[in-house]
Amino acid sequence: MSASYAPTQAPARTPKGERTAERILDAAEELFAEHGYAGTTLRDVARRVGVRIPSLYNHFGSKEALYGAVLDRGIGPVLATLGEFVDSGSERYRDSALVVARVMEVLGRHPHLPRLVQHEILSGGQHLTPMLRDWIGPLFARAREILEAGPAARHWPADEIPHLVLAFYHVAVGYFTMAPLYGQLGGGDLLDREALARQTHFFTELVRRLLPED
Amino acid sequence: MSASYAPTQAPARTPKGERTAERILDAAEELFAEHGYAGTTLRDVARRVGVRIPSLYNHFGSKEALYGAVLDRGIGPVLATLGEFVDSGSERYRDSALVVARVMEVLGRHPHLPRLVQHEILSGGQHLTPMLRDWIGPLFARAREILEAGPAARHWPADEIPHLVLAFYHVAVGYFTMAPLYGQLGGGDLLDREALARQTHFFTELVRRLLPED
Amino acid sequence: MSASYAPTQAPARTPKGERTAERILDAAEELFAEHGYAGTTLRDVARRVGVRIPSLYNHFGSKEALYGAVLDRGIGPVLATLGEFVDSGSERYRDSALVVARVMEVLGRHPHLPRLVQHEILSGGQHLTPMLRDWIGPLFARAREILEAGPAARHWPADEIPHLVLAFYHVAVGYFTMAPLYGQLGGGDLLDREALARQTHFFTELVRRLLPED
Amino acid sequence: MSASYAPTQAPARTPKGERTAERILDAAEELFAEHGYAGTTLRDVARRVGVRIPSLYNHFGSKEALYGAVLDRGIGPVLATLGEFVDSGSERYRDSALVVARVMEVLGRHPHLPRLVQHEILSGGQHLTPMLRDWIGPLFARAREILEAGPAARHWPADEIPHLVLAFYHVAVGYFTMAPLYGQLGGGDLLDREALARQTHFFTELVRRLLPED
DNA sequence: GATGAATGAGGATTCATTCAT
DNA sequence: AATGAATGAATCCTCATTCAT
Repeated sequence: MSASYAPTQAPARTPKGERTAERILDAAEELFAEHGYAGTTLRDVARRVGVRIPSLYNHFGSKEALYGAVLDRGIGPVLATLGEFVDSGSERYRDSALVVARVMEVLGRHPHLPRLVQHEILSGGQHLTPMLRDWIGPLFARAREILEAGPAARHWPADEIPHLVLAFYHVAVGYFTMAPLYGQLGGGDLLDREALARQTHFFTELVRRLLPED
Repeated sequence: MSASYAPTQAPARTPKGERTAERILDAAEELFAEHGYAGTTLRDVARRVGVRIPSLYNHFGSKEALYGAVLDRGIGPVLATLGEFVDSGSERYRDSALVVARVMEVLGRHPHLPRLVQHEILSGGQHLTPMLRDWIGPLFARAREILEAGPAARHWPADEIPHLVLAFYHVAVGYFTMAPLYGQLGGGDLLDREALARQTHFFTELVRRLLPED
Repeated sequence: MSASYAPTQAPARTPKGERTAERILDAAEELFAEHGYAGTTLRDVARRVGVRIPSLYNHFGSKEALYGAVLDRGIGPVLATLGEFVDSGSERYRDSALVVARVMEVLGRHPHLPRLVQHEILSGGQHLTPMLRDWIGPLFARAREILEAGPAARHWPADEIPHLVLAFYHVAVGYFTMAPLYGQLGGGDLLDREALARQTHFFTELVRRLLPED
Repeated sequence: MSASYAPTQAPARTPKGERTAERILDAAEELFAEHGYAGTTLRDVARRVGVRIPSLYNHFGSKEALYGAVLDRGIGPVLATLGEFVDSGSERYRDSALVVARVMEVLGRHPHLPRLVQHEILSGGQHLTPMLRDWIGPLFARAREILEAGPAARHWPADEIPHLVLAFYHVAVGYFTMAPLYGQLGGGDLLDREALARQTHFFTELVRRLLPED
């Protein structure tokens, strides 16, 4: 079967250069997530990759381009996944528990993305990649529509639905942004398996109480 | 009558120098809130104050000291106010609606503070002024105790109470951090009077549903 | 007489900073004249001034601004002087010998200016300061008018007058641009007193033969 | 018939590699002429050739070597042609009109060469290829001798003959260096057929008036 | 012969800070 | 208290060059 060839061919498909670009993105993602755009230095990125600064320019045209690539690579898939739920709406994902579980799973697998996005949001999204701008608006709009058409309408005044959307967003994302400080203040690691499971359960319960299914 | 004192006292209370320091703090607060520590330049601060850079050093010993002063001045009082609720606990502020209203009022009056703190939190609080470190930990701890001792205990598993505290925190603070981007994406101004009132109402309702008083 | 005060007041009028700016302009003028814009480094300028690179930025906003200032300061007066002749035309400066002598005197006092301008001309004048663009065009135009109205018209076809203007220009300016190489090839110093006097005489004679006064 | 050889020989004479080297020289010639040595980057050259930078090194050992090759290829033939006149002196090229026409023809066919050389001259000829140094000195010397031995001696003082040589040089070369700026200032294209013919005529006349044949 | 990747050296520029005035 | 000038350190970025492929 062809599947057995895959492992052998893989190295051929990822030449040295591509792998370096990937490693740069990895390093940059972590650093941008931790220190934001202004607080991250190409020197830091290069050091973490184990490469000299000018080499970065063989893969990305500028710091800004690197930042954009990080956002695109990291956030694109996440937004896509989230978009799936939102778009398939009342059909496959009618069960809010499923949605919450899926969201937590996706974010838990990419724990710096929320911080990355929060940095952007804090500064008004001046660097927000176009792709992100094109996604985040519609995503919020669609989430709102679904809530307006669903059970939320029976529990919340129409003009507070956007606030509900924002609240869900912040509960979901805030948990991850808080993780480093929380650990540093002695609160334990919010990103370990148990904590994540607890948060998933908690979040599910929270949604259930805010949007009871009668 | 006091009116007659005002003109005379005003200059005495706020001599030119003090007023400059204040203006520097104002400018710095906005800029740090928008761009974070690394993204804010003394040049930016000076320009906004209408003064040359070296003048800043007549009032604050360094960029870091200025940052600390901004955090202290801005966040100290807010934390104090919040601390009041938390500490007086089940007595004066038993009514959660009151707490929410008060929190929203305090944050609404200082809308960049949440962003200021979020920048810190995102980067693991490396600059967090000691005063802030000494406050934020206990604050969370106390909030947790209160919830554990209060009605929350009947509605949530004990080990999820911290998650509940975090959720409240993020709903409260996230609303303000989102304001600039939300407006920029065409969602309207989250900081105008109506929006704030709506959020207050929404937040109150949210708390009520998560912590029903039976 | 007030003239006696001048020496005393001069230091008061030229505070330290202004003098530094002047020294920067001097150094930059020489270097830009020798190596052109691209071939001149701020490091070179700073070294020649005896100052560190960032200090240059206390006086000029950028390399380009410095270059512009050099052109303005150096060439403005020269063009103004030349413009005087040209404009007063057939009146004061009817005598071409006078014009030649004056031009040679002005250029001889600022021997790098011709090279500075030639660098610009070679690259199509991409950096030509606006002031220069506004001068050089009209200057050529006016020179052409004068020649067309004067004796040249009797000696040259109308459509070759522009070529005559260019020829005069190149004879005048080329002499100075050639000086460094000429000396280096063992031809003697074109800028010493005798050589300049010889060139003045030669140039005068050249003009006389090309524009005989009958 | 010779036609039958052509198709076969053409590829042999200009194999792909040689043609690339030629194209590199073409691109470099233009760029060095416009921006000088320091102002020209290998990146620019490569882009104009449609090749990546390292490929340039398959044909020329360094930027400096490329520059030398450009000078050699471009200026060598021109100097050779001029040298012919100069050397054959009073015999074949006694007629100054012929000399002027030939010079204008040669320079008109290689209009960036004058600019290339002027860049060198402006910076004191630091890069002047040895071949160029070996040519330009003797060329000037020989031209001077010829003039000293010819009719010029009757019209000019002996010690001004070098000035006359320089003047001829600058009239000839300056016309071409001025072309881009002249066009840009709205003066028309100095390099089109009519303008060149006019300049040739003008130059001839200029020489005739400075060196009348009695 | 062509090129992707890597890099030492150096380019202009900014930043926080100091000091004399 | 305010500022012009100066500067060490660090910023992003470019350049010419090399080397393995």
